[in-house]
Order: sequence, then structure tokens, then C-alpha cells
Amino acid sequence: MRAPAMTDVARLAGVSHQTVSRVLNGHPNVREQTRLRVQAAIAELGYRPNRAARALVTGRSQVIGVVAQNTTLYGPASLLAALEQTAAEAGFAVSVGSVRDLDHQSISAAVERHLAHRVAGIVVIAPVESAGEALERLPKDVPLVTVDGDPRSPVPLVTVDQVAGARAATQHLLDAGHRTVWHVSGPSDWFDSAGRIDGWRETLRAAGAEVPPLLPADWSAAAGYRCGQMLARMPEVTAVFTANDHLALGVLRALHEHGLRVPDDISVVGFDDVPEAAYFIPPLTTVRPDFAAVARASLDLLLAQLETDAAGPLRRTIAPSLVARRSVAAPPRR
Amino acid sequence: MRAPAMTDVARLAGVSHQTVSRVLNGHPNVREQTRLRVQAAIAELGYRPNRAARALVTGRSQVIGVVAQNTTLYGPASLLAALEQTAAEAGFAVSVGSVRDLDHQSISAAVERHLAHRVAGIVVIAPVESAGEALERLPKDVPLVTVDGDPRSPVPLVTVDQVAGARAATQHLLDAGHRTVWHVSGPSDWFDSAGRIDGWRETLRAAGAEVPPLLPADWSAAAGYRCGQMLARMPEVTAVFTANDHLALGVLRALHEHGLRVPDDISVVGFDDVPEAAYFIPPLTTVRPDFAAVARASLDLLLAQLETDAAGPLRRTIAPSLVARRSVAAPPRR
DNA sequence: GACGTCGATGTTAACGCAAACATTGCCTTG
DNA sequence: CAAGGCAATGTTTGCGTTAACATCGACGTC
Repeated sequence: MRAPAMTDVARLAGVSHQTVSRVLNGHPNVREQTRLRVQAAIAELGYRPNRAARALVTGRSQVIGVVAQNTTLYGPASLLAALEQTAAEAGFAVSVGSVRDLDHQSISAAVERHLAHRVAGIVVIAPVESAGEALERLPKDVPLVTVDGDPRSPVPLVTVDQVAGARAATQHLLDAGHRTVWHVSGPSDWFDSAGRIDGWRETLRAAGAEVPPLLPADWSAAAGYRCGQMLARMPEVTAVFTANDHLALGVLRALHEHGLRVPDDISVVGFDDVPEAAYFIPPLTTVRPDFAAVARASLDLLLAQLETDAAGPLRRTIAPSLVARRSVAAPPRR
Repeated sequence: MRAPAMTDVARLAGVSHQTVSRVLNGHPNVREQTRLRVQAAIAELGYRPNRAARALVTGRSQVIGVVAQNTTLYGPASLLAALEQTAAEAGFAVSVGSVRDLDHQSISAAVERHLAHRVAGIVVIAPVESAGEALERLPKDVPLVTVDGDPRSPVPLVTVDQVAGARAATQHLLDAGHRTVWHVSGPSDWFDSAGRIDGWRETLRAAGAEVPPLLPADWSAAAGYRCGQMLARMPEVTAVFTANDHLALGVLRALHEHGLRVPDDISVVGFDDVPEAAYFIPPLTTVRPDFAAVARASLDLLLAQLETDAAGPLRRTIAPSLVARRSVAAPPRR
């Protein structure tokens, strides 16, 4: 048995299908009594408008496409969940198109897939260099927003203020009395990494502190562990800021294995505030990005582009906040 | 400028739009030369079929709807990512519909949203009791698969073999020489929890070991910490199996604070193998579910339902594997 | 009281595609 | 060499919806 269509509702309510359409879309010029009759018919038949047909005739579906690389990582996963929720509240569905690499080809293939579905807009989570270039060459016929993308790119962008977050973390350690702060950074091609490095370096410079060499890593606990083993061997290290919480976890374990106590011997600050960070040994002081705010801003920018052709400043920055726990203390006295 | 449609391609290639359609859908009866001409025209115009139109005429879109509750948790996030990837390989897009609660109303609302888009199939990640009831009352006019759902329900189901995983974990601890194993469980309304409890209890019984009281918790490190504080105070506890890795993290910290060493004083085994589990203090022995296999099985069942109306045994169980690390050792001698 | 106005509704025409049916023209077969 | 079949292609129809235009009646205005 075929699902009921608009004409079925119309017949039952004794009106034309167009009147049903008007009721559905909240058009003003429908008599109250008619509206009620139509709504009753809709309820009786369990009618549900066919989005595909609507998308066909309007040329746009109520779907937002998201392009992301690795939705298993905590950050992207949280962002995706927040986007989904925000979109749902605005009446949009979310279609995910994950992608193996963030190079031009993969991204534009994913975008094209979304375009084939005539999505209303696209959000690209594009935290690395290679994505930036790809985005500028994309077809312009659909609203598009980049999240965590290239700050210098002309594409509409929402981003966590990495610099401010790193600054807060570094300053927090300096304020605790440390002479300087070491940094374990994320992958060098991520904008997140770059911003956090900048904020860290800038804060040290402003405080007149020495800038120690950078320890480059990726986002994994494994890399954190490796760096931690080096940090543990250098007696002068008293404070470490890691580019995310998983790195911090690895560092904590390495320090622990070397018999160093956190925060007594070395203080550590992370980034992300993963839910379990409060249960690291010791509970981790970290920087919390507001994913919900990022999601809201992204959708705002998307909808703004939908309504007006040329919107205002298509750029939003979301400030993260420092969460102080027990992994920071004054440096040990010599 | 309007996006090119099939007729535009047809005109350029000097054929009818139907021939273009045949080329696109890989129909056999098209001359090679014609096919090439059409493909050239497609490339020249940058033509891209309109999925919405296709969905309208076929009554089905190439989209799979996923209903999930909290895609921030590691398990669901991994599953979603795996599903997306598997679906993409089969030419399907994935639309996420997350849901605040897994009660009847929320689930059926999410399902209906997917139905409105005429999705080809729906995957419901329904790990709790309340979802089970909801699913049986759902409209039957679309292929549907449950993941981690009620093992007793008649709905097609793919599930990780929780019992086997828990059995492996428990047996591993018994084999190390422990007289018995304590268990910190997940939320009582999750099937995952129930299965893990069953496997644990059953293994102890089979070995003739005493079954100690259960420590009920949720999935959070916080709850694990709370339970760990109790476990640390009971001298007889030498081995703990926690229902997931985050609980284990909380337990580890509590034990650490009480001056107990893992694995020297107490052994701990988790569940999930989150990426950072190898960097806990100490590296955590845990049970790894194969999310990719679950995703593949789910899609299989979905596609099977698409093709034949009444398929075979619509039920698949995926066996997890034990990952041995350093959090397990022989019990301390008294 | 004829006429314009406006609100409520109906009618018709797309939207882009695939399925069903129709039409060619060539090749096989007896 | 005519009948039949079949491969290649064209034509028509309809999917369910919205937009544009058409109609109809009630009301107020001069």
C-alpha cells in the first residue's frame, strides 16, 4: 500500500491539494475552519510530506551536508553531534560525508556528493592546510561554511579561538610561578596546532620568558608519551602545555614512569576537556572549546547565506575557557 | 544559471534523455559509441544527476538514516563513523538523526523524519530497554536494522557479543591466578551492561569462583572513580573488570590515590579499547569490539532486506577480542 | 447599484528523472 | 526472401510537490 500523498489528504478533506500545501507551509490565506479540516485529514491518514518531491520542485532540500575527516576523534565527534542537534532544532537534517584525506580531490568529491542531493548548505570541518586550497576552488552555488579552517581564507569561517585558548593555558602556568612553559604541539598541518603554538609563543614573549624548543607530535596519547619521556629527562622542565588532552595523558604516564609527580614536580595543561580529563592522574587542567557555540555560529552563517545573497562579515570566533583542576601548581624549589 | 539536467546532456550528445539515463544507470543495451558520446557530454557540462528527482520517481533515495542517542561517546561515535564509511563504499549517504532519549516517542519521531526523506533503510543504535519496545511498533515499510538492541526482540539485529567479551575478560583474570573478579557495570538499562554482567557472572560460576556483589555505575570515569574508592578499601579485592575503559580510568585513579599499585596489588580489565587506553597508568588490558564488522553486518542486513522481501536469519553477532596490556598480573601473595 | 479589491480556493504547469511502452533497423532463420 | 526476433533508441507518462495564474464570491466605495 502506497504512502498517502497530498491528493489523498485533499480528497478526504474535500479541498484541492494546493490548499493542503498551503496549510502545510503555513500560508496566511486559509480559513481557520479549512485548516482544521485539512489537519484532521492529515492526522487521520498519517500523511507525511515527501521531502524528495519538495526538494525537486524547490531545488533545495532541508538537509545540511557535513564534510569531516575523522569523526572518531573527540573534537570532530562533539562538533558533529552539536551540529546535528542545532540543525534539527532549525528543521534540518544532517548528512555526513566523511573523507579519508583532506586533500582537494577528496573534499570536492564529498562536496559534489552533497550537491547531488541538493543540500541546502554544506559545513566543512577543514582543520588542515590542504583543505584550505581545495575550498576556494569549489562551486559557489551553495552556501558553505568552514569550521576550524584557514584563518586567512576568504571562505566563510567559524573557528575556535586557538590563540586565546593557548594564551590562557600558558598564562595560567606562568601565573603559577613557572619561569617558562614547554609545549607539545599537534600535527604541523593543522590550523588548530598552529594557533595553539602561536598563542603559547606569544604569551611567553610578552612575559619576557624564554621560549623553549617545540616538541612536535600528533593528537595521540602515544606521541604524548614519547614527548613525555624526553621532558622527564630534562631537569629544567617544570611546566608543559600540550595541544590536547590525549597528548597530556601520554605525558602524564611518561612522567609517572620516571618517578616525577604532577603537579609537584611538573605542571601540565591540556586542551579539549574530554569528559574523562577530570579523572586523569591527577585531574587535568585544560582548555574547553564550546562546540555547541561553534555549531550554532556555523548554522547561523549558513542560514544567513541562504537568505541574503551577500551577507555581512562571514566569520565568527568562539572563545574557549580554561578549566582549572589539579595538574597545575607552583614549580618545585631548587 | 541553472544546473544542467538530463535533457541538456541529451541535447549536447544528440540523443534522447532516456539514453542518458540508461548510460547513467549502466543499462546493457547502449552502443559503446553512444555511451562514450553521452559520457563526454556529461563531463563537458559538469552534469550531476539530481538525487531528489531520482528519489521521487523511484520512491527510494540512496540514503541510509541512522538513529543514535549520544554520538559523543566513543562506542557510538566509532560505530557511526564505520557505518558512514561502509555505506559510502556501497554508494549510500548517511543521514544522522540523533535523539535526546531512547524512548518510544523520540525514536519514532526520528524514524519518521527519516521516512519523510524516503531513506532506503534505517539503522537504529538502540542499546537500552526502552528502545526495544518502541521498535516493534514502528511502520514496517522500510528496511530497518537494530544495533546493540534487545537480543530477544524480533527486529533484525546486529550486536557485539557482550557475553563473550565479558567472559574473555573474566577468564583472563582468573587465568592469572585471581580467586575471583569484581565487576563495575554500566547503566542497568543498557543491553551492553546486561550482557557483560551475564558473561562475567557465568564465567565465575563455571570456574566455581565466588560471585562478589556487583558495583553498578554508568559509563563515566566519575562513576568509576566512585566505585574505585570502595574497591580500594576492601583488602580482598585483587581483580576488577569494568564495563568500559572510562570506568577503568576512574578506578585506576582511585586505586592510585589509595596507594594501591596496578597490577601488583590489583588487576584491572576494561572494555572498548579506546585509543588512549594503551596510555593509561598502567596500559589497560581491555576488550576490543570490531565496529567495522558491526557496520558491515548492519549494511548487509539492510541491503538483504532491500532485495528480497523476506530474508533469512536477520541476526548477526560480532565477537570482540581481548587486548592484553599491563594492567593484569598475578594476585599479590598474602 | 456597478465596479474595483481582496481573501479564499481551485487549476495548471513545471521540477528531473526512470519505467513502460513504442519505434526503428538489422540480423537470423527457415 | 519473408517472418520473426532482438538490440538500440525514442516517446510518453507519472512520481508529489510548489509556484504561478485563474476563479469566485463578499465587501466597500463612489
